[in-house]
Amino acid sequence: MTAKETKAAEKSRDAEATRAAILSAAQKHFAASGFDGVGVRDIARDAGVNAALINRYFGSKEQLFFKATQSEDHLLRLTEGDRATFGQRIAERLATRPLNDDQLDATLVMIRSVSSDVVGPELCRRANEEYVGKLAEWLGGENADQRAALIFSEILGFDMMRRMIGTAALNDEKQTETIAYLAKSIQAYVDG
Amino acid sequence: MTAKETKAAEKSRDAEATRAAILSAAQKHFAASGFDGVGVRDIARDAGVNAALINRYFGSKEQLFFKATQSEDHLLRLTEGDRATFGQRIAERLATRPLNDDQLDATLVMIRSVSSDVVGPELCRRANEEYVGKLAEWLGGENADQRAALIFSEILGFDMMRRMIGTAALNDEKQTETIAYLAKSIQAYVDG
DNA sequence: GTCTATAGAAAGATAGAC
DNA sequence: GTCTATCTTTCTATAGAC
Repeated sequence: MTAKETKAAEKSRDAEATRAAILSAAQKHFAASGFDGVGVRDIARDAGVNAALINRYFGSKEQLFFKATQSEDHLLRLTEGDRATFGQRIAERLATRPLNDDQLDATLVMIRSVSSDVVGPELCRRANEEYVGKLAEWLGGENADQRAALIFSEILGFDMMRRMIGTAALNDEKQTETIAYLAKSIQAYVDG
Repeated sequence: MTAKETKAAEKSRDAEATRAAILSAAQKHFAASGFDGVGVRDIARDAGVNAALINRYFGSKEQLFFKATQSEDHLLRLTEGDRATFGQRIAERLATRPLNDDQLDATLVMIRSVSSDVVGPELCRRANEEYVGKLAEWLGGENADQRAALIFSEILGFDMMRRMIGTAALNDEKQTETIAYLAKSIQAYVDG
């Protein structure tokens, strides 16, 4: 880890490091608490910078949110592999994600901020256009839009049960069985 | 509709009617905006009563929340019918629920308030013990806890996509096909 | 580039008049 | 039984000193 990546680079008057520290802390807190559940003071404290700098660098809490949550690490990456094992790959990924939600995570961000009056509408637009739409395109065939929507339903629902509600059955020693069930269910939507 | 059920009974100094009006407005607002997303002033205004009466009658916003969200209208009622068509019944129910979320609804309440520091933990306990646990008991067989958790995943995920994210594919003319897909998927978990 | 100080709004809760 | 008035805290955002 370079010096620029530590907290706010030890108050070194490095604008780049300050921006990065704020973004990193924002990703963590927005994923963990949602847009309305965290204050700019919390983010600033965690980044080791002054709260006023958030508005100085990003304009507003809302603009920070959208900067912090635009990720390229999509689950859609998994569509690049073999079609016949898509269900298995995504189920493995979902069931083995770290429970500790202290990093950027599109699923957690979505679930925890979708109810916000401020950022909810844009998050919904993003989910429908950039996720469901693209998955439907990849799926093809009959009722592709419905099947894509149902696949995302399973993804969101599973993540919510496992990481937010903390259902024990999804985090015990029967992980292999759980993955098998989920994989089969998702693969059924892929196959049409 | 009796006089007692109108707003706050026209300021008629009827404690029973006032309580009922607050509870009704609270159910609507907590389902629509979540615990943190609504203020006691909003609820009081909608109930046609003074905001101070909420604490007078219920002690606190938190206590009002739990009074307002303890419902007996469980989805688990659907376990009373034929086991072989459980998936179909629940899929029909989920896909045809009113989009307008202005009434008590355990699913919306859960999704919208699970992230709250105040009521989230109790909601999670309730979900795991009163919902997943009981469904697992009804399911029986191998990996019943896992299968029950996965069924609730589908329920929560579907409701979130359809009513909160507003995915068009789940609300268009292809409702019959959507129900068929979802029913098959849930039934697979029931059958084990 | 970073800080203090503060404006301005909104929240939950309560005391006490009527 | 219901109301007004207010205490206290917390929030985003900004002006201006350093």
